Amino acid sequence: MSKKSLPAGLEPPRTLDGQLCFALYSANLAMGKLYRQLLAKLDLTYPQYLVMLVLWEGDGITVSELGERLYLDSATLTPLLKRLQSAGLVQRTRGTRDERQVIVTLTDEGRALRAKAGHVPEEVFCATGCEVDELIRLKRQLETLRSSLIDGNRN
Amino acid sequence: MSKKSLPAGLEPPRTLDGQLCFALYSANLAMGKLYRQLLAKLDLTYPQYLVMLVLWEGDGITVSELGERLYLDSATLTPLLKRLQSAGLVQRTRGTRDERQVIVTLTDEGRALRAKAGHVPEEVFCATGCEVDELIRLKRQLETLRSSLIDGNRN
DNA sequence: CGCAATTGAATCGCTTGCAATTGAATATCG
DNA sequence: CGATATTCAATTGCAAGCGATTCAATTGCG
Repeated sequence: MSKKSLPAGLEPPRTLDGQLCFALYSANLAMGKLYRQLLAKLDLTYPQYLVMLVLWEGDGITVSELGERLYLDSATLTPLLKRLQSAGLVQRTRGTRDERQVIVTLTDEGRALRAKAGHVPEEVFCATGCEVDELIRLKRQLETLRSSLIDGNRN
Repeated sequence: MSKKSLPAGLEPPRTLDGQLCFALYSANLAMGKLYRQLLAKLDLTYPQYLVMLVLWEGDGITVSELGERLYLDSATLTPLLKRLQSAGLVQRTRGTRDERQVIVTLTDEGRALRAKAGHVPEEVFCATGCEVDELIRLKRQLETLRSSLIDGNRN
């Protein structure tokens, strides 16, 4: 539990534009708007797309497991999964071994959507206007930041 | 309008963990949770805190100007500002020169809150566990990314 | 001037995101 | 075995966030 402090004489910024967090917040909003356009053809929202990404990697997992991957809990996932089910993309079935669990499975339609979504990552990459190396570095930094924030929160 | 393409042989990642966007999304969620704790004492949400930051820099601005600073529109800001008004932190008055505009002003209570919020940036800095240089670089990269995404979207 | 186009804010409907609670199934421990 | 604790998902209530629309005020143009 490292307790960091500011280098002497250095003030953390008190203005909007000085804050990392606002850059993070507003970049995320901008990313959300881009995805909204790209995913409109697929009738998916960005969080729904994330769920599909996880399921395409391997379905038949529980709501909890989905939540661990996405850092979301059942209050967010349950309604979202119901919407994906209404759209005919996933199936939700109670587990047989443990009846508390709900197993999420792809339908044929859900599996088929994968092909249609194949072009999305490249379109996003183009919109970033960044070099691959830069994006990889940025990704790693954000993952490190995420870890620190989650650990620190778990005081 | 530079049309970028991938270096030959390099595929954009199709898995969740490979994607920058998810790192951005999940880091932003983690940041939101941290702020929720820090701001609970002040009875502010993070977007409300952002609005207050802008107003502390200089109040008496319109809803549109607030939106330009924060990349938000009136559909988000109007209800948020009404809540800040209910909390006694801001005042909303129709402009005299142009009756379409709504001018947002701090109340004495709103101005007083600034002192209570003074420790927030340092607490956030500590929670990041990062060096100052690193945060500054990260901030700049996110701002560049934000610009590209917004420009690209405005096609 | 007078009317169409534009602009600023508000409103509506929908989807997140989360703290807090609930209810049911399972695990644990005496 | 049986009571208690824990765990999983669902539910509730609230605050964003945004596309689309609406309404009034203003601008612009003939």
